[in-house]
Amino acid sequence: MTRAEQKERTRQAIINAAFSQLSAEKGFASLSLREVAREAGIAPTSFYRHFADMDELGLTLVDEAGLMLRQLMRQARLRIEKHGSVISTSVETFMEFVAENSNVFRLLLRERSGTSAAFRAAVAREIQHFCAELAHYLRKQTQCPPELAQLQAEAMVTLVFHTGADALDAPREHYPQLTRRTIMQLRWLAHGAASYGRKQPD
Amino acid sequence: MTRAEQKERTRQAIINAAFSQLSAEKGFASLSLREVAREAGIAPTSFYRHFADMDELGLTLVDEAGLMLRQLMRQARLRIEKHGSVISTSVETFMEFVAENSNVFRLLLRERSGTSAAFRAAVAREIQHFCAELAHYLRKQTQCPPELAQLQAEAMVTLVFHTGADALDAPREHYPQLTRRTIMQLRWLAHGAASYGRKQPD
DNA sequence: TAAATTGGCGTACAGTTGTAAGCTCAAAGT
DNA sequence: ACTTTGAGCTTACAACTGTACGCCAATTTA
Repeated sequence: MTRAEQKERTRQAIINAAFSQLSAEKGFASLSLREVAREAGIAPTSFYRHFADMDELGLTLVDEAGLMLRQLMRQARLRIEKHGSVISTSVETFMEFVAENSNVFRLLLRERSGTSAAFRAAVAREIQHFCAELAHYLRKQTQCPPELAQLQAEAMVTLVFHTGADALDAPREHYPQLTRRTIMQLRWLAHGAASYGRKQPD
Repeated sequence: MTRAEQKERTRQAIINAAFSQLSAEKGFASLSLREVAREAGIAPTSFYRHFADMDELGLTLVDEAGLMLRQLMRQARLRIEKHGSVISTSVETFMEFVAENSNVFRLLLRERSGTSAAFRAAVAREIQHFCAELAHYLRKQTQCPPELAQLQAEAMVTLVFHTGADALDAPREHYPQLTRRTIMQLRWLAHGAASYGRKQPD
């Protein structure tokens, strides 16, 4: 099995090379097959032994990023069970993720509105997990109808993601304020949705 | 003045060419100077008589887009004064804008999280106008402290923009639903902010 | 009217890109 | 032990990129 092992190793080398070349100034679209191959330590044409396309690589990266997001969710769930407060714990956990994996988050952020419909769809799917998970919590906590919880979760995730985007361009010392502001926004949302739901359960 | 007139004319030709080449599949980053020049009907090297850089062109496009946004705001203001409901009128007006100027909106959307810090800053500035304007209305209507109105306005604009992004990938017949859902989210936000502001005017 | 300015053009060059064709050679399969 | 497979390489090519340089011709200025 040394054969398949080696293959997997260089495949990872390609993926890592791609991730490492992403930055604030360089998006996936401006990566070149040759550069990636160079950093991965293989000949340009060898790239094709692993991916048919740069696009295929890109989708792999998005998948990988989605995986990390789901790990993040698991971590948040644990923290919530211990610490209690859903909103603030979630936001804080998310901000840590952005701080420590800015390249990964940037990828998601950019490809969400990028030029490839397939990429956009892939990112949307990953984010959908987030929303569903959050909606689950909300329904458990507020006992509101599922559709309402879903809509509320989407709004919350939108706000949190947007704050993450801001964070990418902000110095680290602004993070606490960004976090506080976002928590406030989410509380408004929760509060408003709860009382609206009570008044008109339409 | 026929001289400066001609110059302005081809300058506009370049700008129009650039806008027309933007699409769902092609972002500004993947425009080439040569292609733009070709469509504008000039030689590649003549491009430099008008812009030092593709970046300079890009910033011009963002400015132009910002201008259209501000016209949109003016239109929304008029409609609100006539029709009353701030939230639904604003969202509806915005959705019309997205539908009729999708390329322009896409530009803003993409460059907001694009690879150029200057572009990101330019887009952020344009959106800031939006928020300030909305905050003004909110303060007038709810008489809450300025900082609170600002935060609320930012949340609202974030949600509306995000819906606009969704609209770009959705068939036209989904627009009414997108609009309805967004209005709901904004009402929650307004409601929650109002009652939170009453309880703890911190 | 003469001189200066300048928008636009053509040519040219060096660099980079994706990828096709064919080779090597070690591992895997028989 | 022999054959097949396949990851990786080298070479090669055609397409395209941005832009430097110098010329032209028409408008503007003096």
